[in-house]
Amino acid sequence: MNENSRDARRMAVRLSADTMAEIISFWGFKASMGRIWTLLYLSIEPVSADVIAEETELSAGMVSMSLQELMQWGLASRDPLSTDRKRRYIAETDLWAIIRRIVRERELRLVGRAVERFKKAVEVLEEAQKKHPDDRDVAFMLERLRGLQDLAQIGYRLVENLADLGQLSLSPIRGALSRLS
Amino acid sequence: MNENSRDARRMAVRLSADTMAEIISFWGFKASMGRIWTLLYLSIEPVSADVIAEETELSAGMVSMSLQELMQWGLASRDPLSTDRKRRYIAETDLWAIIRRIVRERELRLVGRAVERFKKAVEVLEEAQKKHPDDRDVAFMLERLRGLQDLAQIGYRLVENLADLGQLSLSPIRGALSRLS
DNA sequence: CAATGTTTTCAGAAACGATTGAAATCTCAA
DNA sequence: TTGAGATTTCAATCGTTTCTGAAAACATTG
Repeated sequence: MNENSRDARRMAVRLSADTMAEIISFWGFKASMGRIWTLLYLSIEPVSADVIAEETELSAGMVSMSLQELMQWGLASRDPLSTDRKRRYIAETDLWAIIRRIVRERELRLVGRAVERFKKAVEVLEEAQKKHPDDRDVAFMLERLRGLQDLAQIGYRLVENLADLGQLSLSPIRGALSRLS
Repeated sequence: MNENSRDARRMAVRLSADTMAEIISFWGFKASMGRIWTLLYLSIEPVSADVIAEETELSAGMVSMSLQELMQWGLASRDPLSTDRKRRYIAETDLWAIIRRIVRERELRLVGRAVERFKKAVEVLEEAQKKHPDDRDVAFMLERLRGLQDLAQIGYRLVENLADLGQLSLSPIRGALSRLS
């Protein structure tokens, strides 16, 4: 009968790509980036843009833009070997490195800005407290605000540690992640 | 001069509410929920819907819907004391409990579904491998797919542990969080 | 340096989620 | 029980983000 395995592979790619798309878009990336990365990750050979477009049912334009964004995040790269006219792409497989970079460049920035702004809000209120030392509303708000500030700082340190490979008993995870490539 | 502290408080609330809105919408909640929760959290007295609408510049409808969603997540509740015609609302302050609940009810579901679906994809391919035992593409894809499955499972356990108060040296964090209320 | 095929860019279309506004419903004090 | 105010609901609107399609730019080969 000699039918080949294409259909099963297509099915498996579609299932995983959709799953990955959901996870990745929860983390604020575009779903199409997740789909494309997954396709690359599951392909034994580098894949060209037109094949990506066909398999993911995205337009050539979207594929081009998504690939660039994936490459900017270090999640994919051009296959240096393919000397062909067509460019072919491969997925970055070191997931631990990926996670680390994303956490550092995005979450850390986000939380860092939050820390700054809570600090600013505290300052505003402290200023007001000088003028109105007995204002209960101000005192209460200041106390709560300091709480939020602490929380943001804890979050920052947590993310920072995660980014710098973590303290927090993450080594078994790292091991498992590195086994993935 | 006897001017009061309203302006400074408004300013501080706005700053913090915007900050919180940004963080919370990164986590997939609506920004307006973050604003409202922050206003409640920083107010010494329970706050009525019309005041919320005024301070946050949201419509009455949005305030109503957001409050319901906040209450569904246990992030706010009606003030049981106010016997007034107007209902007044207060913020849940036990941030650790909040985080735990959200992680358990949302992230755990999300990651759990991912685990299921990767498993399904692996099954599809294993089926194909029976028919085509020597297909290199299938073998390769299956290997990678198992990697993703492992990753999802690690993620699941991580989230699960976090939800059940964590193992992972989280106790200092918990302490700090509990000091916030 | 053409000719051909590939990739990028970008204006606008489509899809999606958040928000409004107003009608419907509910609540409670009189 | 009724009326006035408070709250909820939901269709329509608004704003954002994603995506397409086609033109422009680019690269490779003869």
